[in-house]
Amino acid sequence: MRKGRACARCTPWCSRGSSMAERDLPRGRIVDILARGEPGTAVRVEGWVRTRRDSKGVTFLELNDGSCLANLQAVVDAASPVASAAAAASTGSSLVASGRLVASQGQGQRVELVPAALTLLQAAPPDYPLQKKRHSFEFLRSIAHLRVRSNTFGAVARVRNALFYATHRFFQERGFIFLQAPIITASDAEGAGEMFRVTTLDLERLAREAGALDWHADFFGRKAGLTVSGQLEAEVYALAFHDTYTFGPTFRAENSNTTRHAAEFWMIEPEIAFADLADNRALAEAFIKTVIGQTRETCAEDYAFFEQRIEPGLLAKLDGLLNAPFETITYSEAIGLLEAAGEPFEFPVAWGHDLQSEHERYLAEKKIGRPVFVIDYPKDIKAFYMRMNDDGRTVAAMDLLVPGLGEIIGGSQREERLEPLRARMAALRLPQEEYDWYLDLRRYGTVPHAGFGVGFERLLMYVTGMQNIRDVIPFPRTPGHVEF
RNA sequence: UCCCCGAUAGCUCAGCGGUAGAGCGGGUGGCUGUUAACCACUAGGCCGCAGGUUCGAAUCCUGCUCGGGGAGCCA
Repeated sequence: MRKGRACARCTPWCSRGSSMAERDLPRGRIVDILARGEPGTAVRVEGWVRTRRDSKGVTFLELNDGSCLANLQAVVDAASPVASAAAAASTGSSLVASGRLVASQGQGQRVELVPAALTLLQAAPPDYPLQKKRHSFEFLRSIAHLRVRSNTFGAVARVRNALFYATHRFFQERGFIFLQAPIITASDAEGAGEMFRVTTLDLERLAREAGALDWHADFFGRKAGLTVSGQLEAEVYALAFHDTYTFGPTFRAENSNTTRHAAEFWMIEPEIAFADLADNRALAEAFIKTVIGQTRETCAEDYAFFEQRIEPGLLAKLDGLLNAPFETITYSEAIGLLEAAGEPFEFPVAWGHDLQSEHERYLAEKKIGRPVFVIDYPKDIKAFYMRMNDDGRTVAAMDLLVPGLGEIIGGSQREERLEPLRARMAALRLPQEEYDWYLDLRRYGTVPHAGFGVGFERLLMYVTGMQNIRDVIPFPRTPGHVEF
């Protein structure tokens, strides 16, 4: 209770325009009102005006509280005591409206609200940037603090939330232990990407003074940075708990300027013990299908919006993914398919070279037409920790390629044998002393294990049809951009 | 980081050497229930910044800044 005169269930400001009975009403969420509200029921809604339409005798307000995509229509007769408040309720205004639900006389909504009380908390001025018209995503990016009030970004936020929840639920229901991997780490030699430096050194002073840096004087006594992956720590947990996963923010200081890269993103990294690459693939496929299937159910209205406005064919694409097994081909087979394709690729196709974006797109979109695992890559183009295959020249890696996006998952079976791992690290000149704890996992009770990483935002892009990662992160961080 | 493209009204864009335009949005008025409402009127501009060419530049040239797309890196 913030004011003595206000009742316990009431916001203090609503006493300006509402009777005691109305103030006693519990707040109704618009999603519930639209789904289950019965005519005759008294409700109170708190939200923002999306748009107002006036006729001679009646004003319509579209109210949104973020609980769902759809708006609740409030109908205010010209003779109503709240008519003047309704007339001032411009697009973007905040208000509290109390009244009874009635069956709608018009098309497009089952019930609507006839407010007996309408408290305009603030009438938004006419320069409210998010007017009732189409805006480009580029413009909306410049007002990230307001764009979440738009249909598209509201839908993205709700699906993002549902996907986050579905991810934890998937692993929790299977007994995985959630590892909160460290954000600050000294490990940067995985080749996963450039690290952001974490330091308490006085950089301005150091810039003025010539001389070599003494990292021992820094906070941690050595170079430290923001994590680029929680995988190595996840292996620790897998070798204690059998199944584990990390799901947290991940940072890459690469100067990447694309629709698929951000400097700060969220990554899901499961790690499973007593498991090989086939187990890993099965887990990845089950994960993708389960979380997409669940969010399809919980966010049906938002998905319908994405189908209609963002990517026509989206629902058929997702249904196709849910209903067919993922394909699996080896890297060598992929090279064969690309060589036989007869496509004018810009980059040459040759065994030993990594697959380019155009190659991945051809495989996922044209040749296979659905998600496909590419496995068993040449060892020289993959990370040191991947398990050597018996042929001695490929490793047990897997990339999941999806149409329209490319690589969405990267993973592998890990090299669990001490000597092959040490030999690989030596060949790559990795400082073994820094990985002693990692090697210990191979010394004490090692077991075959595997895992993969999912770019959470890339998955979100795939399921929503949004084509730019900057539009599926609330406040995206990319080179030169750290606003909001 | 590289390669393309762009920058004109609040937003989306047209104009491409000779007086600054449209649609949407905003404002005002009208309209017996609208829902991308509709109709009429209206306000709104250092044409990204700085140089240059020209009698004359939003328009052509150069540099810079910012934005977008593609590539690489990768999730």
